[in-house]
Amino acid sequence: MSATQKTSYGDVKNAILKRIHDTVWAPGSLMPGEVALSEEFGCARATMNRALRELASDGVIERKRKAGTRIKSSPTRQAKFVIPRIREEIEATGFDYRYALIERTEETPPDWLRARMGRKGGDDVLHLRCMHYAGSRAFQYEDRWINLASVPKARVQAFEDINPNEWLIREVPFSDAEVIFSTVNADQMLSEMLNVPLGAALFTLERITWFKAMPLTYAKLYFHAGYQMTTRL
Amino acid sequence: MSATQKTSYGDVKNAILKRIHDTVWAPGSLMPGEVALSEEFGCARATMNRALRELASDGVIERKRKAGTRIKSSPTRQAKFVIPRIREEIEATGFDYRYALIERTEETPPDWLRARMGRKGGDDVLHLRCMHYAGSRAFQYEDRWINLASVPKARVQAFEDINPNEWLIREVPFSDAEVIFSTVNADQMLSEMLNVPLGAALFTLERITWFKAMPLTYAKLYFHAGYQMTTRL
DNA sequence: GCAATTATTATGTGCATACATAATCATGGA
DNA sequence: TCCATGATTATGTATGCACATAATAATTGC
Repeated sequence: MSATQKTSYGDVKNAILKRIHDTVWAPGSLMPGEVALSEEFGCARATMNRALRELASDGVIERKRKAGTRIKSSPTRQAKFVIPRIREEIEATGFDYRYALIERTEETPPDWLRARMGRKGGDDVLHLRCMHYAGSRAFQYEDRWINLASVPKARVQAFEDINPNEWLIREVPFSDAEVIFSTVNADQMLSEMLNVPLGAALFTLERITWFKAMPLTYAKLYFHAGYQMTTRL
Repeated sequence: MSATQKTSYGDVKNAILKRIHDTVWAPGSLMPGEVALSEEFGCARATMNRALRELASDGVIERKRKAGTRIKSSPTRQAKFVIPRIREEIEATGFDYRYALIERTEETPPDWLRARMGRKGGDDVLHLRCMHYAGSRAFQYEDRWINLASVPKARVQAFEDINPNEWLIREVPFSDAEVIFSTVNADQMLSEMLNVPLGAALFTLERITWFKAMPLTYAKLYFHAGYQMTTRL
């Protein structure tokens, strides 16, 4: 049997990417229409349409009715970061993942937390402090608050054998989440927990999760010194 | 005229998202096949296919031939960060953007840079040090190296009135880029440049850019203290 | 000459059909 | 019992056709 019977939308995508790459079509310039291209490549317009549609959603080209399709001059600088679950992230490096609960208390939420979670009421929250280790090395310190009004099941969960994130993912569906990356200098507690010098620059990730406008949980994660996030565009 | 004549793939997507949201189909469970769904929703299989295909690429569901389509139990936590150009980022906050070149030298690349850019040759590089201000406040310090072998035009560019990034975007097409986020404690130079205490935790962004395996430029950006990146999933 | 209207055109979407492909399931023989 | 083989089936892709929609170009009326 012959290798490729028909021109697939994937082939078309690659061919077009190559042309852009080779500046056969200059950035910002208009490229031929769907009909012309489908004739040239020997495929149906639907096939060409799919190829171009995907290229557009990849941010490589820009399409407008009647106006036509043009090569993007400055591609959308959109970095996609995968935020892996910590167990997978650690085990992927070959280390054993270990989790330890440090403290578990029920509290009335402090003002800053109420502000962060956008909630008026004085609902009780479950406050968890925990550590995540990669082998014998401290990897991450986690400060976690869970809204007991929206996640009552958490009240009877010890969180000694399962980390809050894994438990929440399994038990509670969420609809929206906000993620904030920032940095902080290690204070006394963090420096002891993460075994880093006092004042070391640490990566932090805050995450607030809702289900239909109902705040579920707020987490602030402090990574070990030297942690970095990488991505390609 | 009636509002919606036919069920569009967008309507189907929303309806299905709602079902997942309302846990009509539990996470991890199998949902009906394309044919059944298209009958239920009153559309062609092609339409249903497109809806499901897009939901899959959004990371909401997982599809496998013969095995069927199932709701992802742990949705791909993919955060998309837009990396805006600094001028736009600053002007969006209402401040004036100001750029200043500190130093411009031609050098032979240090070893670490050669390693980073994955290049053997002893090609000369243009080394630029510059500052970006938001109004009167220091916003970002930039350490930039440009490979003169691949970007010879940079040799005759003063970079006094235009910042390296804007110039490069306009003049040089690129194919790939790698982005690394990390943190660093402010040293003497950074503390003076960014007007922050010595040792302050700073956000840094490194970026390496290629055109067809040919390294173009390496940049390390140091943000002012308190800088943070936010996104929603 | 200028503004409002109409024609044209490129992309956007929907549909029915056909065949391809990858997993799974059922079957039969050693 | 177990493994190889083929049947089954859900998704994947290609195609031709029709009509919708938005934006531009051409035309008309004043």
